[in-house]
Amino acid sequence: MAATKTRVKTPATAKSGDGETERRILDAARTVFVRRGSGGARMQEIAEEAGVNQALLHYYFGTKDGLALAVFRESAAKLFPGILRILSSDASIEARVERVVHHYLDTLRAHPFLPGFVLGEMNFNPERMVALASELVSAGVPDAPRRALAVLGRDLALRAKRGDFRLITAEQFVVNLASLCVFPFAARPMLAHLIGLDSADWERFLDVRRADLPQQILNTLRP
Amino acid sequence: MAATKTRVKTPATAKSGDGETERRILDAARTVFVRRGSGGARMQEIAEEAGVNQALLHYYFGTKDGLALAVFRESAAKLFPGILRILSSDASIEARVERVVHHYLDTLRAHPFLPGFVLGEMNFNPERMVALASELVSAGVPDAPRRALAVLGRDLALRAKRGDFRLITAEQFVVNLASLCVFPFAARPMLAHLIGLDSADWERFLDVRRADLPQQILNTLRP
DNA sequence: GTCTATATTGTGATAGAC
DNA sequence: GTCTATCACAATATAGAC
Repeated sequence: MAATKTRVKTPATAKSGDGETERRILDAARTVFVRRGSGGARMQEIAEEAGVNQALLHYYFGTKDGLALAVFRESAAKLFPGILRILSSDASIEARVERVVHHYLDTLRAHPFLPGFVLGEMNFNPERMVALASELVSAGVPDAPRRALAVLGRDLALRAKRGDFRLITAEQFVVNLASLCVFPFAARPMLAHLIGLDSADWERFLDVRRADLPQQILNTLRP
Repeated sequence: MAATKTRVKTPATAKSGDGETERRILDAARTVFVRRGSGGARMQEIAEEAGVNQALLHYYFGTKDGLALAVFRESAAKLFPGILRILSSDASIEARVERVVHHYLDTLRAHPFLPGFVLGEMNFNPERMVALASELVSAGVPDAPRRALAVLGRDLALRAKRGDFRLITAEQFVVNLASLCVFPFAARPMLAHLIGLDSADWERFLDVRRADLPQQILNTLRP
């Protein structure tokens, strides 16, 4: 333990007053939770990462689980609402697919470890998913997922009737979309190790993917 | 704590002698690790699940980490070697794709929580991935992943030159394949919650997927 | 091989000074 | 708001009887 600890303890001017300390703690918590999972994370490590004392974490967030929940909500808020908005927009299917791919890949490139963390949390702490639901409604539309699926399903069926597309349910299609965009990030440690990608290779891999995936996904729909 | 405990403590004939107790412990460990992640799992819970004393876990596996490693190796062995063999076989691309999809979906239907566990472990305990490598070589071919990619890449390039397929790297294609097969299982808790699938819905979802995915994936390749 | 203690940390959480 | 000190117990691990 005791990672290299090259942290810069903020200007030494304590007594923040504004919500700055809380923010720093939340950021540190995200870093540590994402790295170790909420089961493997240690309050002490988060405190060090934030440059504050461990007692302060409890002052702001009560319990470890409260902190974990806050981090999870923030993470989920980064992943879901944008996609749902795009999927239920009134652009053409073709445009929606391209926008989803670009939005996902750009967001995840900026936060590459989110998928692993969120998937891990949902598998190992399924009770945390109730937070997800409330996160989605507070982000705007209530019952957004079902609504987005309905819109998409209607549009897909319409285009299928016209002979443009092969028939596919909205559920299968959305899962395909999410799979192709998200899985590579969740599996990155494995991929990097198995097919030997260093981080430059990885960036190139993502560039290619961003360019090619939209058309490949649309091909999926061809009759 | 204290799960309902409807376990059947093996015929009361203790002093197994053969490797039966070790097997029971390993199975129990898999159950608990897969459910909680190796960070959230407790030795006590594993012992209860196996119907033995906690000290016995240490007798057989030394430390918690040793036990976790054993479980991870066994899990990885279920996921990887089969796919690699199919991918580097000399069947047509079309046949290989269908066989991979069916093999993956059938295997994962039998072990639906493996992907979440393996992905979680690799994200939160990356050091465990060295075990993966040695697991793969001991499973047969050394450097199997790179070898399979090379074979596949050659075949894809050949068919592209003939005009059958659009050009795609083996890396991108394998990631597409794995994404579409594995991600739905890793994301099942989320999907079930977000789009409201009960377990009957889920089984139907998988049936449709098993039937449609091969052609959709091949479409991906169309020029 | 399997068990019952028990040792020994580790770790979340609180009290209370400043 | 932030810290130091400490509590209470959870959890891994070991000793040693049977």
